[in-house]
Amino acid sequence: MTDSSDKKYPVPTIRRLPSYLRVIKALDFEGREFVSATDIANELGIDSIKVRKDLAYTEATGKPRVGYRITELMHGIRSIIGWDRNSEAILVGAGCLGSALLGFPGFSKRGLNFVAAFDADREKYGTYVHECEIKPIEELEKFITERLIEIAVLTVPSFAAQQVTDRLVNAGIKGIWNFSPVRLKVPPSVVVQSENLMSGLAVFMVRMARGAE
Amino acid sequence: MTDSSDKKYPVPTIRRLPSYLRVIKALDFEGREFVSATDIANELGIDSIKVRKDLAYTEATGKPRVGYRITELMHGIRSIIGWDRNSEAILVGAGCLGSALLGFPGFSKRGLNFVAAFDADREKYGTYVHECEIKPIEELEKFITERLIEIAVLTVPSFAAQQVTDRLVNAGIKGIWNFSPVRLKVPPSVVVQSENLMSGLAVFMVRMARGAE
DNA sequence: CTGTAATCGATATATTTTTATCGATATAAA
DNA sequence: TTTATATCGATAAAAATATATCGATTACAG
Ligand SMILES: NC(=O)c1ccc[n+]([C@@H]2O[C@H](COP(=O)([O-])OP(=O)(O)OC[C@H]3O[C@@H](n4cnc5c(N)ncnc54)[C@H](O)[C@@H]3O)[C@@H](O)[C@H]2O)c1
Ligand SMILES: NC(=O)c1ccc[n+]([C@@H]2O[C@H](COP(=O)([O-])OP(=O)(O)OC[C@H]3O[C@@H](n4cnc5c(N)ncnc54)[C@H](O)[C@@H]3O)[C@@H](O)[C@H]2O)c1
Repeated sequence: MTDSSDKKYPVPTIRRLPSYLRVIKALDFEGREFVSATDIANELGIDSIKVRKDLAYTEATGKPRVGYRITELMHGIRSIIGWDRNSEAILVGAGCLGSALLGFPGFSKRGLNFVAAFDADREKYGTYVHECEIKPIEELEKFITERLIEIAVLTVPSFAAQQVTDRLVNAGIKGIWNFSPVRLKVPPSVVVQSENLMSGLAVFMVRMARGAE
Repeated sequence: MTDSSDKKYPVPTIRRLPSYLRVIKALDFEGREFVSATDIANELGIDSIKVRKDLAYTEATGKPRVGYRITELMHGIRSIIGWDRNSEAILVGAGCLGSALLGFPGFSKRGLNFVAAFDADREKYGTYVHECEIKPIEELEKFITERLIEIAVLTVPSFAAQQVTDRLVNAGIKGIWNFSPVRLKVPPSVVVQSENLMSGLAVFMVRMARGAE
């Protein structure tokens, strides 16, 4: 129902927007008022035409010879990637990786706020990881339904991933950010975004092998 | 000088290979001897033609109606992405994320072995994170040159990333797996592979906004 | 005031990646 | 043995993405 919810943004563009935002935020901090696509491209080592095309998806409009007004551009980018809104999220699996994510301030800065974490390990119940309480997994459904949580971050071991997912979906979760290397089966209405670190490692190793010959 | 080092693999293909490997490893464990591109595609929910094209980059060759011999395919994939060889690596910045990576057994299983970690925090010197000793950052260069380390994983705060990178490059590091949201400046001979979690978050939020309208 | 250069925005081209088509082949059933 | 079918491997088409071109516009220098 909002102005821009039916637009379709290319995934590669979406993936680049956060780095543009980082660059122009730094310039804003320095007191700069305008930024050109060339400026951003140079800073990131990519093509300026690509940047300009990406920025065309925002509401921001640039002036020749000057560039885009930074405040306008920041707003435009944040609006597309949803970083101007706040969401409550829970994390399931407060182990090594889960704890790292809980402690990362970058998420709440971008509107993703962890309001609770859940784990199957009794010894963690009631403890806090970076100001987020670890609750028993038994309380998962109750918490989600009572607080109307829509987003879950999943950092449980692979063997537990699908089982936890089923419970999340059943309780009404609408989106799962999945860090386990498992293809989760969910109904079509539920969004699953999977991060697979091993893809990155694979690309890294191939590039190393090429570069080192 | 080896057989396959001058071949060029598409990055999207490389990124998919680890998930193929995971699927066929599971089948191998179940005692299966052959696997078809269709099997893998169904398991991952992607197109079988894409899988077959990807697999064509491996040395493995399939038989109509039967598929590929799993042992052959595993070897072929591992060979491309370098998971049949062992490398020693160091990690710099043993904080939240760094500690999670140090404790993740998936890396050594794929041939990436952390032999030491370095940090600027005195209190961590001499402690161990998952059997990996945290050493003073002052010893960085000495360790790299003496042990001929070529790979570094970078998990320091953003403000320290470039400075640490310069030291790594100076000491002879050939590849940096970078988890900080910073574009690292390195000589052309050094490979930098950057993981930007925020890209994933952005895509996730956009998809949520689309799906939830 | 005029010319120059940077940059936008739109359009066009090139490249990469995905998806489709099709003949060949191996297996299993008839 | 013959026939039906799943699958491979190669080639072709389509879609997505990246890069190039170009006129219009604006700031700035002369
Ligand atoms: N650690 C890393 O660097 C890393 C990197 C990439 C991917 N991953 C993936 O992230 C996931 C977690 O990795 P980790 O290293 O944090 O593992 P971990 O064992 O440290 O943490 C898993 C946590 O989940 C909890 N848990 C187990 N079963 C549960 C259940 N049914 N319900 C709720 N909680 C449960 C455990 O008690 C534990 O605290 C794994 O799937 C792993 O493959 C981890
Ligand atoms: N924690 C996450 O979930 C997460 C997610 C995405 C990206 N990142 C990025 O990963 C990096 C690390 O994040 P973190 O959460 O682990 O931070 P952290 O503060 O927990 O860890 C950073 C570590 O680096 C050490 N350090 C600082 N300066 C150093 C130097 N000059 N030399 C050596 N060591 C130094 C610190 O002592 C600390 O132990 C950051 O760039 C962050 O943006 C983290």
